[in-house]
Amino acid sequence: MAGPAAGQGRAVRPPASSPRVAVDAVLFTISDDRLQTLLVNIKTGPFAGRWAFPGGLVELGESLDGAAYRELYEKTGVRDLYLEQLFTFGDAGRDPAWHTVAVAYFALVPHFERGLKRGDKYADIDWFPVHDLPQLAYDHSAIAAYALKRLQAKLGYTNIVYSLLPDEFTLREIQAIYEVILNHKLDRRNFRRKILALGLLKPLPKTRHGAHRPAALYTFTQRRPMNVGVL
Amino acid sequence: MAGPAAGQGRAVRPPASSPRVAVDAVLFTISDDRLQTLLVNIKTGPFAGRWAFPGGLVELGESLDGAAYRELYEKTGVRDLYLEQLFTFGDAGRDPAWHTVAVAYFALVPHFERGLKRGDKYADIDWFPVHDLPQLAYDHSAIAAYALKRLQAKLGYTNIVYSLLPDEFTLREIQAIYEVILNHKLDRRNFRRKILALGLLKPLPKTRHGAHRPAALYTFTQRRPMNVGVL
DNA sequence: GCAAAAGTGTTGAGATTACACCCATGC
DNA sequence: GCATGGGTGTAATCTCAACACTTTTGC
Repeated sequence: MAGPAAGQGRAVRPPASSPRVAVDAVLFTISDDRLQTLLVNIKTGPFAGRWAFPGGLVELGESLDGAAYRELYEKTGVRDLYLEQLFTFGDAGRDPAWHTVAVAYFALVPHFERGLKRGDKYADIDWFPVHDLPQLAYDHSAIAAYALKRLQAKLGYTNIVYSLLPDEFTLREIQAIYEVILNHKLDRRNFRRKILALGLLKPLPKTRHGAHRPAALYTFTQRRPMNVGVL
Repeated sequence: MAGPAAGQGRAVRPPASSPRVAVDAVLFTISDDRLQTLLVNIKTGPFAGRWAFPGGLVELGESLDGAAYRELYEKTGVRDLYLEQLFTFGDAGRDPAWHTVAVAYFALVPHFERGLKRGDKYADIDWFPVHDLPQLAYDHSAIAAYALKRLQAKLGYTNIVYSLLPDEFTLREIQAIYEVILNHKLDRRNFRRKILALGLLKPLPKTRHGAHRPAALYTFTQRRPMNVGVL
């Protein structure tokens, strides 16, 4: 990490003649039938005790994407995630300690159990349901709103759902993700037709058994971002 | 990567421990039936003589939008333009002088004659057709491509054309803008029906006279960004 | 056998596309 | 009066949403 105060509370830094640069990442996952995001609890500074998205200063020579990856890897240990630059927030007042331009990212991972490391930078780290977030530090509420909006929009014209799903899944499970994120019900039959028509799913010769008729399992033929008309 | 190399090129700034922040603005206009962008000619440093989008470092305490406005106002004298944050480019190598994170903007103005000020920062300033740009400095070719893509997409689902048009215009003139930017012909009659169905245009009791039958003049009822299904 | 979820098909409304035709003006 | 672009209408096609029915399992 660069400097003594990298990240935590965005504390004091020797005066410079220009704003500094940080990345903040909104990591989404689906868990417990809800859309959740990863938050860290700030240890020191004006926002001590408040929750915020994980982030930190960009080091000299480091790419923005690289910095976002690094931050998330340090916290979660996850390397394989969908990561996309969201928006850059740069108002002078957003960080009381020093004018900090934050390049916000949004990221997606399939749900995983445990593995969160709070490090010594933060007091705590945990998942929170998007529709029931605590009061956030900095302007992170605005970032949260923006990230959710982007996620909802991208579900409609890309195949990024794949990054929220395990290798094998049923059609019902994809649909559940759409419904949770978009926050409204979809017609089972129309959804099925649409998603299959894209040709991105391969049926597996297996089924998932539950309380009733077993459902066919599918897998993605390609796990890379593509623009397709889903909705 | 983090290290020396402060002195050379346009770096007029003492070594710091982190990247610096700049804004670059891609200003589009329609002129001579072509989509054009404003470029400045760089005076000194490793890219001396090359063309680039106008931009500059963000001052401490200044907002990003504010910095972009300021840059464009200094060059063009225009205050009323459509301005939107595009993407942030931050690879370490993009500026050989010092790691510089550039927040790129894209902006739209109706065509205006003259008023460009090169200031003493640049050797020259001029409009260039987007489909015939010179070799650009930094990673500005990537920025140009990204900006064009965004502009083309936004034409389809927003009303931002208004920012490229004067107060009064004919339907043919709007259509011409769409055709030039999207780079393909549209059906005159279908376009007409679609654009009128949006209810954003008000017919004026005037006509524009040319070589043939005069065309009705229209004006926008509202000149602010909105999401609407144009195409 | 029955409840519940999986899987398949159909139909009507509305949007989109591809046109043909008349109208008004300058020359 | 005629060439040229402006203005209006319409039929065929496609897409999308709403819905009914059959199938397969666990209990």
